[in-house]
Amino acid sequence: MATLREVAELAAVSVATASRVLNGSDHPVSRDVRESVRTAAETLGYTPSAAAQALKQQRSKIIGVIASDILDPYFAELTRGIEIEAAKYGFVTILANANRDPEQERMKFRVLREHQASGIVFCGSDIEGAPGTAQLAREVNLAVRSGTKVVALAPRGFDSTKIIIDNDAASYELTRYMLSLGHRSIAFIGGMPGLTAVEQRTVGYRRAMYEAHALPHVVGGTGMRQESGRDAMARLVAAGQLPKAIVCANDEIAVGVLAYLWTNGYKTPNDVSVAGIGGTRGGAVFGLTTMTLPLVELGGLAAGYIANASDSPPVPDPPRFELSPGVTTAKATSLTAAPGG
Amino acid sequence: MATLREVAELAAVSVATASRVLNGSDHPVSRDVRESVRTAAETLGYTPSAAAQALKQQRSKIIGVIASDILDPYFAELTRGIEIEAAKYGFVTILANANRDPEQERMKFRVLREHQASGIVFCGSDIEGAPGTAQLAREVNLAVRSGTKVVALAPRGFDSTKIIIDNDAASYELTRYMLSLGHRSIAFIGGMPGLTAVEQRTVGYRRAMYEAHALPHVVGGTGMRQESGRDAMARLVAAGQLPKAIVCANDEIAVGVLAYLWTNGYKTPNDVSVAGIGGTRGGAVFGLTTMTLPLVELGGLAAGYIANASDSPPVPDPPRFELSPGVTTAKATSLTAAPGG
DNA sequence: TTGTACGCGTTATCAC
DNA sequence: GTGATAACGCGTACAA
Repeated sequence: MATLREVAELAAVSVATASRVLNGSDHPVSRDVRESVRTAAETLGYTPSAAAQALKQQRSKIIGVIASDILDPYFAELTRGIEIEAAKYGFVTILANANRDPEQERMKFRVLREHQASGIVFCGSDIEGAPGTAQLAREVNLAVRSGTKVVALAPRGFDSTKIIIDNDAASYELTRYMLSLGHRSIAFIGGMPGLTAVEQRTVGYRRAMYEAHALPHVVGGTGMRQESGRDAMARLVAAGQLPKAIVCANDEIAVGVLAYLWTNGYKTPNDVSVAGIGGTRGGAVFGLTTMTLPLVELGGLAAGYIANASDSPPVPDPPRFELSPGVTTAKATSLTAAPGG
Repeated sequence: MATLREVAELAAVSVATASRVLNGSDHPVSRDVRESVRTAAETLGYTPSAAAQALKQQRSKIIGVIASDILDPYFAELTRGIEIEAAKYGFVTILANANRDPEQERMKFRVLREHQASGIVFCGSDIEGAPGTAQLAREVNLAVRSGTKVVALAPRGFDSTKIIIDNDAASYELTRYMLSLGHRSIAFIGGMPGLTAVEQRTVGYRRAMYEAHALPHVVGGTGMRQESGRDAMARLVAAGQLPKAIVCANDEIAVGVLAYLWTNGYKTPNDVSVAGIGGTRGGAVFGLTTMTLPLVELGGLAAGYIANASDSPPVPDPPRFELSPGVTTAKATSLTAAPGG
């Protein structure tokens, strides 16, 4: 690893001059000196030390990302959005998996701070009641007050900048869509208990059902993964409660539901209509009806806020979502008409 | 951000003593001094500066990860394995997406080096013939010679440490399995042209088919994603070439194949048997038959090698893969028997 | 057992 | 236009 000093020696100039040439300083340097420093750096394969720069400037070009589950496309998209935007500013992202555990989040948060991350992004939402949540909140609040930029891309109980979609409304509108198709028997598969984002989506579903005078049926789950959806369906069927339509808390669950249905001889959308929330790549190939969330943009906004030195207000208007009708949902009448006619 | 100096002042000791207490130095420090330093650090919310530490020790606790596509579960698993193992050593992973572009890989590699990463892991394989591959190789070789630890988790043309599975053998054995089920009409959907890993898997498939005196049919694709599998199937069917069994270059493609089949009225495994390679979470919920690769372990090995100061030989015996029979494959006879009997 | 002092690679402030 | 030089926060000889 060649250092600036070595470059300067080779170019027969001072480190100051070398520094001025090699980083975009506006300090004037003569053409020929500029050139010789450049070639010296080139021949030595000079690479600036980010550590030294960070130490000097009290600010590293690092964005910390705390994801709940990198295997979940939802977080993968978010992470990708952050990374792409960060790269535009010469920033780099440190990725930390927290496995939906507040205690792990706290540890990772601490490590990220040690690395002088310019900002830290929490991708997942709170888990209400989980041990360690309060402790985490206290620590984050402390960090925020001491100047660390913290962004939450999901509902969180601490005092960070928040860039979040309206989970309630997204779920509400999706349920309304199902209702507009003529369905009345619509179940909601809710995934992980305690997840704030899920709670909000449940509320939206309930409200839509209530307004339509339809009976809500919320199926508690054990997770946000594909298996969770499959297992929930298995239980539903075992209990003889197969609904005509299903709204899932996320796309992964929805894919699991589809997997169960298809491998058990059911047809979509003829037998059951299925929809998810997220609009991730996982559901796309199946033509899953879903509420598409601007995940990449969300991540990009967070990264942009952190990378820009501006301490100014970061939040633009609330990110919009959009219904993406697929082939897994259909009008309720299309089925009842068939046997009748 | 409290500094060591501030902690030392509050505890009324020298920075040297404070340092000795706060990092696990084996230098002897008296009990009470130890205690006062600890409490001082606690009250000040002291966080060591990773930048300063890295600068001082010429070695940061950072592992750089260059992934081809973080949205692909294959790389997500790898990344996760790296992160988990790295965390055990107090290391952190900087994630960089390269979008399967050698030019981007080179840029990211450079940035990772600037951050004094202790090691850099390439998750994806080479793309033969892509512009920039040679340039990347040269740069990596230079870095390796200058001491940077570089690990490739897939076949690569540069001189790095390599921890890779035998793609040829994995594909060969999977194809043998298909043959053992009585299939003769087995197609291979190959995904991305030029990807070395895919080439090797193609070779394994061809060898197994050749040995069985069966006619190989390799379908070139346009990518490694689910859509790629779906599109390849569409083309196959449009050409009236629907095979009885399909080996896919990875699980994602296989899921896409399943999606096509199911949404077009075909049954698996009755009409077509489908298998993938990878054993990622994406195929699990569908009961996809696949060659399970130890992706998390692979990542862990890379991280362990880098995190351990040992410059010694890192490579254990070649990582094994394992056939995971699912419900998407069945004996060829079970179908031909039905109409005949 | 504790303290002093130097240097890691860089940027920035001054003087020339 | 250019060059010394002082920090940034930390670890660690070396001294005491």
